[in-house]
Amino acid sequence: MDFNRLFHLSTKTHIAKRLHALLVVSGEAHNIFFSTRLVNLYANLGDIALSRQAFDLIPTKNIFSWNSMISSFVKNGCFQNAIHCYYQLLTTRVRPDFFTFPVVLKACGCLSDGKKIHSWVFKMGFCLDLFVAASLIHMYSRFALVGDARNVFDEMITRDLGSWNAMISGFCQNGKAAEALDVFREMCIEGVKMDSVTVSSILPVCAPLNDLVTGMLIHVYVIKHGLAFDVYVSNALLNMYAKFGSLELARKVFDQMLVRDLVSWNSLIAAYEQNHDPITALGYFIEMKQKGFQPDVLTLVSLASIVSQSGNVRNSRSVHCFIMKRGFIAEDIFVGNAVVDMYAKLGNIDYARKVFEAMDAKDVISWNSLITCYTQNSLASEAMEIYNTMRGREKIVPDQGTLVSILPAYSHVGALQQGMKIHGFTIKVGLQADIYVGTCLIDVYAKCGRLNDAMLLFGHVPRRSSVPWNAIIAGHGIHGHGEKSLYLFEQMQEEGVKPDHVTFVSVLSACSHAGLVDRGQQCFKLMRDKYFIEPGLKHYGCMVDLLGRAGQLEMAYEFIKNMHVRPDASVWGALLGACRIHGNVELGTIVSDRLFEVDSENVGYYVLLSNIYANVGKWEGVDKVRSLAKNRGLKKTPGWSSIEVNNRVDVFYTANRSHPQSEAIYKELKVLMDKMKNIGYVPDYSFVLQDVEEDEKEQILSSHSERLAIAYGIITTPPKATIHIFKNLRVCGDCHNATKYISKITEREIVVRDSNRFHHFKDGDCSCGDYW
DNA sequence: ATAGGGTTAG
Repeated sequence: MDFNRLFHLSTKTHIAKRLHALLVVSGEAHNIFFSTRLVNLYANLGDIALSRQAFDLIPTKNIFSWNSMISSFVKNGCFQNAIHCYYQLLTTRVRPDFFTFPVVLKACGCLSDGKKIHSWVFKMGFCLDLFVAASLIHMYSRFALVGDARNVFDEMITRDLGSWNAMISGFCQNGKAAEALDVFREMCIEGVKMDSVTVSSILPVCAPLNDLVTGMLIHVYVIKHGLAFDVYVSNALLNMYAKFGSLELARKVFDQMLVRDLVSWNSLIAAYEQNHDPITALGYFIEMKQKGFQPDVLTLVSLASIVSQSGNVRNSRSVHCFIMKRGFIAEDIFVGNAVVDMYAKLGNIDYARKVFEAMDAKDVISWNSLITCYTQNSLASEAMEIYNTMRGREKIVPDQGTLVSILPAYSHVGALQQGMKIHGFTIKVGLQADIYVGTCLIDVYAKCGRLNDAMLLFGHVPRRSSVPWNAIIAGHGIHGHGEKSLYLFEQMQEEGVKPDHVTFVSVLSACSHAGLVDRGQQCFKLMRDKYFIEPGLKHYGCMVDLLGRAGQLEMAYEFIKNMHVRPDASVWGALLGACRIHGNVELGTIVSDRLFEVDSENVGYYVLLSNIYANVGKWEGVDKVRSLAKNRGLKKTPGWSSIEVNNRVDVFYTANRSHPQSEAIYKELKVLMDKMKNIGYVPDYSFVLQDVEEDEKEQILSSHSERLAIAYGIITTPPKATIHIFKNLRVCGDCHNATKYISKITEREIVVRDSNRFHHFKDGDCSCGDYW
């Protein structure tokens, strides 16, 4: 009986079992050669239980048997068992050898017992063995101990290709691209030729180093030496081209592959997904499934992003189900985070929250994703709440992404003191020079009325990218310092920083707030002629606002008619606002018709129109708007105002009575109202759309959120202290007027930042005059 | 009969 031949033919578990039985029958089961081969055979077929059984039945085990058992465990991912088996071996009289250590070290690399083994290996003097040394280098690298890895590498007397590869990949996988290339060059100098393993380790660092040339030279080498047939090599090439955005080349590499695996498909799908082509990516996903490949976690991460990019809410649900069915959300943090992010981008906050809650393990990115979900959907209080909960978790340390996600929430509600705390934190953890964190802080300071501090910070942030410039230009803009914005814009160009579309939004709105009509028009022209940026809706909105505020209503109207994209509600809304300022009823009526075509649900626009009619005494117009508003199911964006007192941000919603100091607030408002009326305040009821009696209208006006916040400020801060208020919508015209009176009565400066700009109230007047 | 170094992510 030729058992060797039978071993060779056993390609399925049931055949292996027959062979096993045959060995028992023919009395060969105790033969140490055959029984050890059985251990390996079962392991290679993926049946670790049978492999172990076969091992246990070996009466006197030699080092071959032990090595086979340990490596069987490792091959099947049972690292703990492998190490346990190794310790068992140490209790016997059999001694481990050169073959034992590489496998054990591999198991250690996947667990956490590295140091211990290291000292042991050195004691035994086995380190001189090439295979052991390579395993050690690899293991240290896995624990991010590249220094130790390098020491082992340097102490080696002879090196083979495997040693070089282990060191290079060790550096690559720890993000030490430059060091990796150094070792690589050293290897070339010593005349060692790279193989497919070298190539697939080194290719992934080309993109982070922004070195496409090296990547392409390696590609040439690959073709010349026939390495392209290796899946690892081709996959690495595909990924490299994808990271450089060269989709055609990535696609070409994929097309020329003879064998493709799951990684190839995942890489191709991710390539298109990350270069913002979700449609093509989805096509490849479908093709991949048709070819019989089962998607894994990485496929699903891309898929989630594909769905959110294409904005398809229905698909998002089926992706969610698909992932849930396989239990991936609980198991895999990456997938869970990707799904949270998907729902966040689709604006489905409840689902994002639910998925977040359902995750077994959460890391910083999970928290960041949820915080971003809230900030991007303008829910600052919720974002702050989540951030505070996160800070309560010991194991989670905020990173750059956390700060970038929470700071906009602070800007949004004017939480200056909270923002300053983060500023301190950035200095502590060495993030003060980060462009993105720095820019968010500039925005916080600017939006909290601290322009000087914003400028100071701007001086310390690297400014070779447009990002911090955009923030500081916009910061001056909302304070009405248009000239300063334009000056910074000039300076930016002089320093050779290229403005982007965000820059122009900042510049144009700065011009419109400061009434710089000519300069604004020049900038608009510059944007297209010099920088070849096609204006978007926001740029058009700024221009309409700019012309409209300046009284050029017809010109603004013409401007809209000549737009290259369909005007949205904000563009028409800007013109309607201008009609109100300049009391143009005829154009206002026309504009409102067009406006309600694109957005008939926003109650603010009805208020604006009713206002236009009321100002010229056209009461039938007011009635018409009122019934129009009543007949349509209006979506009312809840108005809120916030104020920060003693490190705490309080948010007031209109007519809210749930605040602990509610009673005192309403009492204060009553007192104020009487005093205001005595010195000439008359409520303007055209800001109330509800069809109710006059005294009730007065009640509605004086429970607007901005007044609640101001009253709260008055009763909680020392006399004559400046009050800072933040409102999410535009300040109501009647409240604007009332605040002037309040500033006079209380002898306080009141600073109100609304969705549009800053209003400084002082001594019965406002910095913006009667604009609101 | 047994051994090292490789490609994809939020």
